[in-house]
Amino acid sequence: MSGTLEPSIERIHRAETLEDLNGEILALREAFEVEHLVYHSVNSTGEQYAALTYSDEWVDQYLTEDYARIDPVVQGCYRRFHPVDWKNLNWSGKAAREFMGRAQDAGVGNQGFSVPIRGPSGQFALFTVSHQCNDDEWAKYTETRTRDLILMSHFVNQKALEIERGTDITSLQSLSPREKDTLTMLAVGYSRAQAAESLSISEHTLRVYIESARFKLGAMNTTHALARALSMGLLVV
Amino acid sequence: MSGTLEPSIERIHRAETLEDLNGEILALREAFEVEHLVYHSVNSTGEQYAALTYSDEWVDQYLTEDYARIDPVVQGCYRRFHPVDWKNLNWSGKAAREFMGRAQDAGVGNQGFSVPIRGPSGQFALFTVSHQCNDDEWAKYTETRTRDLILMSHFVNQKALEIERGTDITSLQSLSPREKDTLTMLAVGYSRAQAAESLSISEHTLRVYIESARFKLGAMNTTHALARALSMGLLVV
DNA sequence: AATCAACTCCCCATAAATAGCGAGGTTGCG
DNA sequence: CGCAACCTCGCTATTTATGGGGAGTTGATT
Repeated sequence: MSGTLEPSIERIHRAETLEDLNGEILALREAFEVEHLVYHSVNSTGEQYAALTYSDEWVDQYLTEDYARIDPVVQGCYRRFHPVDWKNLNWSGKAAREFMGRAQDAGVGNQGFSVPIRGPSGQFALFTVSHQCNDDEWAKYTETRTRDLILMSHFVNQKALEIERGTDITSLQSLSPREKDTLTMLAVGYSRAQAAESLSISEHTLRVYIESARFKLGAMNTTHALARALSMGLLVV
Repeated sequence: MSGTLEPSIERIHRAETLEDLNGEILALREAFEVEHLVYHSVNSTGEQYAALTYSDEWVDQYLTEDYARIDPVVQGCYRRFHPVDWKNLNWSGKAAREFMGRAQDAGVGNQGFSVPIRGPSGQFALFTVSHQCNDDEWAKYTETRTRDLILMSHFVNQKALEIERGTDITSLQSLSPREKDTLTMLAVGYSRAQAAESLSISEHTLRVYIESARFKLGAMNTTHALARALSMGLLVV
């Protein structure tokens, strides 16, 4: 089955600019035999990139109304690892149902399947296919295509990241071990005094770490620094 | 090619406990025809789970010496999205080369290939195969097996997450819209006064939200609350 | 109709974090 | 050997956050 994807994967691999990639992603609609296809990425600094086949009106409406806040696809995928059929999301709640109604009016298919993907430094993306058909057809489709969709989402995201930063490797300044220790202590709720005691250093020294971390992260205060470190995934490992 | 993986994927899918999963992961060594295989996961609260075929001595040494801090595989994969051949990592630096020497002594293969995987709430895992062979053989191996490894890493991680939290869906108490707004403002670095102005409410009201969020999250202070909200994935997009 | 959860506003006293000075020792890399 | 980055410690003044009270309005759900 994945044999039919080979040409698409190859072409995506050869893309050099976001425009190239955009075109290749839109072309995937035929490879996957669906009406709509969306790739949407957000990184920890809030930068977004999207390639999608929905109408401009729907995209505008989505953005201006800030639908991401109520869209069960976004909300659900953000907490999931495995791809999900839209039917299995939580559509209870008035806002969600109304949103779905508007999406239908805008031509979004009644069926959908979304693959969450996560990259370094808190990057998060969704790779979605949507279609108009009955439940049985869609169940059959997702069953046979899930692995292809997982792999494709991987390669698309890989290429998007590569283009975005020019290379595969992030050259981010990282935090020193002690800075990480310090932020980790604060992340578990310790006050400065407790954290310092826990690390067996003076509170003043701890403060120096907080400040250097804050400086490195471009943060305005401790809370901000911790938020940035966490969303950039700097405190693990 | 992925046909040969079908039975393994099925068995992993049926695993119900970490012990089951552990056994299935170790059995993957045959499916992938490698000497060593490692799955290692860390979540944002620091909990770890690992299934690996290395010797106990090497694992002990790795942990007690805190080798994760210098291991180029860990450090490199942490910043990458795409799987990586160990040869393409940064082995300059005395500590890294010494580490590799000890790994060789401990029976770790001279070749290795690692797939980084990320899940919700800052979870990070590595799926690694390692082997003893020459560069040409290994190059051929990785070329034909990369996609299988990506897919397998996905399914293993999916199952590990599912077992860890009992289900696929996080049933967490959520924050109210205003509580989310408030924490989001603080996450971007605003002080209370700034956040309140930005949300067009009084600073006192904002404080009420911070406190109710803190209560809901079981946090000891604002920084802690934000850390918990972020690592629980509550401040979505 | 009642109830509950969320949203909004206010005061006061205390605890904690931030900003601004400065200073010395260690480690690793070129 | 020198530079850079890291780790460690101290003092003072000011700003900001926290803890503990209380109170009225919506809106949705039961």
